[in-house]
Amino acid sequence: MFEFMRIAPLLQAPPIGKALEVKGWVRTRRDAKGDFSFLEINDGSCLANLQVVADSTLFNYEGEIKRLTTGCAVRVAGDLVASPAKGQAVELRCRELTVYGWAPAETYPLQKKHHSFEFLRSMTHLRPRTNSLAAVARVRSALSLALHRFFAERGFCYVHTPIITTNDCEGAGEQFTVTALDMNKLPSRDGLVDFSRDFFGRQASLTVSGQLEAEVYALALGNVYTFGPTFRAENSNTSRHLAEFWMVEPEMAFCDLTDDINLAEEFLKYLLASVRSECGAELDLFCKFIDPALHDRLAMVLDQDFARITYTEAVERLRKAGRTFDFPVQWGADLQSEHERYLAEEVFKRPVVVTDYPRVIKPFYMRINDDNRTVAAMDILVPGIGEIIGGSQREERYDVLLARITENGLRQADYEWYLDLRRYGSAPHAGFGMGFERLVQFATGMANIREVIPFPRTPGAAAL
RNA sequence: UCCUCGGUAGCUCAGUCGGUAGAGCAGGUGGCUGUUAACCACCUUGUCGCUGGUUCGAGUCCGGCCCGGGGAGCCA
Repeated sequence: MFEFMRIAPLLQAPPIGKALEVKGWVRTRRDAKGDFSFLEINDGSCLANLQVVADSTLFNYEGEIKRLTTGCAVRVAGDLVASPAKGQAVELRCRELTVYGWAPAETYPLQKKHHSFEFLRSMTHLRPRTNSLAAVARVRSALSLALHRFFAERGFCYVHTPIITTNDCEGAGEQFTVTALDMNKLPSRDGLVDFSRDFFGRQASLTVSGQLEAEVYALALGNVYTFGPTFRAENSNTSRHLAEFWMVEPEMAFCDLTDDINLAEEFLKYLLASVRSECGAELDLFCKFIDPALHDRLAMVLDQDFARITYTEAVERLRKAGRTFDFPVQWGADLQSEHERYLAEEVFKRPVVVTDYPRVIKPFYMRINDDNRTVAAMDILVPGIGEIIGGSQREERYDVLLARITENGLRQADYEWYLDLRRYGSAPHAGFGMGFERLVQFATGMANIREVIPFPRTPGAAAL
């Protein structure tokens, strides 16, 4: 007799006059005169609550309804009517209310008030019940779906690269070791742990990037992308780093650096435009309470072309900046955060693509340019976040790649499979990587990356 | 890892010159109102992060430690 509806579609096209049923959590209760009460119900389908009017003729009005507090789970059935008062277009006139679960106000930590994100972080299991964290979750989901749509529309194949990898990444970032050995009785040989007796017969770790494996599939399927968790064991304590985060990595065969940059720019614009059209209420919330400049920053990305300069030009720009930086600017040194911010926020005031970095500061797989001292690399810097995308054209020439592996002190034996890709049917190819949480940060204005992933893992913290 | 700021009621915070802790919200009681983070009155709530020291007396000053925020570095 009552038709169940989620609140999002209910509010979008209110079926006034219908007998409806909603299920959700009480956000607030306001009593009027002792005759009736207003309840605000949120079911997570959208930011907005549904106002319920429950009066004293209900059999459980005194016994249950007047005891409802923030957080209680309920089912409400009644008639949807136009609201006579300001503040909401419709309201549900309650005929039945069932309590699924109480949330005693004396102990339930969430109140009908502002809480600091730091406080909410101490309860990762309850924080998605707040407006802001639920809004972040919806934006994150919308961005994920938009990302798949973007690549699907362009004929990309979604490839699941491994989480556990045996890529030997000497000289690279710290990795988490994956082992099934008894940590209290480690087998050893020559004073070192003998990983030949471990599960995989060799040392394995959690992936720090799916790129090298993505290249395998790009050189078979043409255009591919990966999207999955990535792990770094660095002792990084910042608002932009996580030990476990999600990375998007497209990889395209028959593609050069310019194609790569064009795709990256199109990609960012597509994703942010999707959020703007699908999550308007959430963005308004962020703009109001989190970051007043949010709408302007999104427009800044969406409404203009990205600036494009070479690393060498960037260094000149910084030298002529007429200001001193904490870190000196010199050709051959990597750009510091302060340099990147200056370029994006003050010089161009929009996203900037910096290309052709010195080969000495970039990894072995990036393609050497004709000048022999730079590589076909690109970083996209956005105001507020800094580097959001890093990519390159990959070295497709066997001899050059082999020389770079050697010059970086890597063992050729570990990269024979990677060299095979150049030995047989090699082709120009390029790709980029984007830290997904950085994008969610940019799209929501959230200052700390720990608020844009459901269960953040950082040094010393892995709750749940 | 370094620099810096902080830790006071369930939450957000104030606490002056060292003199024995209090405001809003939350919670409780009563009142009022088609209410909108409702409102009004009254009531309850403290290991002042831990530890040692200075002092007649420490939330306040000094040392050590723990935890957190921000910034930087690290960062396939």
